[in-house]
Amino acid sequence: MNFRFQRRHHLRKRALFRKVYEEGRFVTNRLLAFHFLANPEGRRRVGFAAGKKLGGAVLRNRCKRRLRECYRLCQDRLPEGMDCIIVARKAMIDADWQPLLAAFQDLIRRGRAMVESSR
RNA sequence: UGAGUGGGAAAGGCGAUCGCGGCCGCACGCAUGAGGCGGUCGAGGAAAGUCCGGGCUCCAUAGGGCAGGGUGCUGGAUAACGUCCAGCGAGGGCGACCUUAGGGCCAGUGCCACAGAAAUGAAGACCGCCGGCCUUCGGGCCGGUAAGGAUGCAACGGUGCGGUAAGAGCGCACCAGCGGCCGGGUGACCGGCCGGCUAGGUAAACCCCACCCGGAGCAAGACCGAAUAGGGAAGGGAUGAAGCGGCCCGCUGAACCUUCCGGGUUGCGUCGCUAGAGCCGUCGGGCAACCGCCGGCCCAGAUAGAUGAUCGCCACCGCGCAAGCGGCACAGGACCCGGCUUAUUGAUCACUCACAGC
RNA sequence: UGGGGCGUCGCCAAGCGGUAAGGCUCUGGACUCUGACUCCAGCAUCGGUGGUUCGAAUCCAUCCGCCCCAG
Repeated sequence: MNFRFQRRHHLRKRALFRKVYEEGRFVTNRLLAFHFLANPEGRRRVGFAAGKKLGGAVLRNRCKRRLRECYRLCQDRLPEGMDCIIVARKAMIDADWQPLLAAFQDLIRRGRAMVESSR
């Protein structure tokens, strides 16, 4: 199994982020929000967001690192050919690792279901 | 033991598995992005706030004047500073020690509300005090007086003695202030003597004086690639466009510039980008800040932005008989340095005061 | 990251060294049979903390919060 997460799979342009937020669909729970939109090239790109509401740079970077780790460990379960954005919500700052991972997998499952039912 | 003052450091450690960024090497591959293996390096004392000062880049090689802004006891340190060091003066504390934008209101101007007789001019008499005159015995008028009362943040030196009708630097002693001389110190200033006999406060009010400051900022600036068509109208231009962001001068100096209408593109691009007022150590100079010689070291360069997750052991703190459980601050480079300020953890050293014991 | 601006009552705001205007809202009262209108009254640690001054919303320093501009 491949646990790597390379730069070319990142979603990086501000315009792309906006496109996913405005045109894509999303699911949420208490810790996270998961936005997604079909990629025209059929590739998968992932972005992570942690707004200023969460706190200073240390906290925001830490949230993004933990989200990247979540994605790294279960990237094969995500729907293929989608641009995805994982947004950290305020409750995530105090969340432990196991509940965070569970919340992440929960969102993926629900997102997948939405994608498959719409096909 | 308790309370307190000041200083210099540190910022948990080791290991395992998966994973991330830069650089170097190797082999593979080459249509292109990339990928594989090994090595090595990989956030802070404040990286923060952006409050100052520089370097660097472009505009003149950064020039002159005005305007504007900053600093403000003295001497030194420094690339420079509003920083630092050593002092002076003035406040505060029993003390260790702390605080201090601290030049000039006899260059000029302004302000000092209310209260008060009067708020700066050698002006001014509300109550009182003293003298004279008058008196209807209640007091009235004239003059002297800033010692007392009253007002105020502040009232024309303060305290004491003498003096006087009552008083007053009117006289004397000490103190404060002013001026002069002498001595010490590089200087701020300190000490002593003499003199006249007294001149409000406010410059973080305008201002004056001394010194300093050209403007922008790495989204500076340079280059490559992709895209398209560089189109139309008006105005200005060697009688000087533009650089130049407040004005004038000066300099450079060209065929462009400004406004409106219409059209079009923008990359996992490259350089700047990290070897520096650099770090560590010995010695020397200096009270110190700091400087110098020699030797050694290379210590982040990302670009949605690299350090995480899980686990084990040992530190430290709290709870508990114990097994164990919980905790372990503030906080993340973005061109780089020197400061300041703010946030914050647990220790440590020196010193001071109080109480008790020897 | 760099540059610039603003904080005065619940809301909009004036004041820029000497007692914090005004409007809307709210509360109480008057008028009315009851409401509305009208009239009267009430409602402020001037973002926080220090400093300068006799005296600070105002001047100075520092911190906090919010907004705007440049990819």
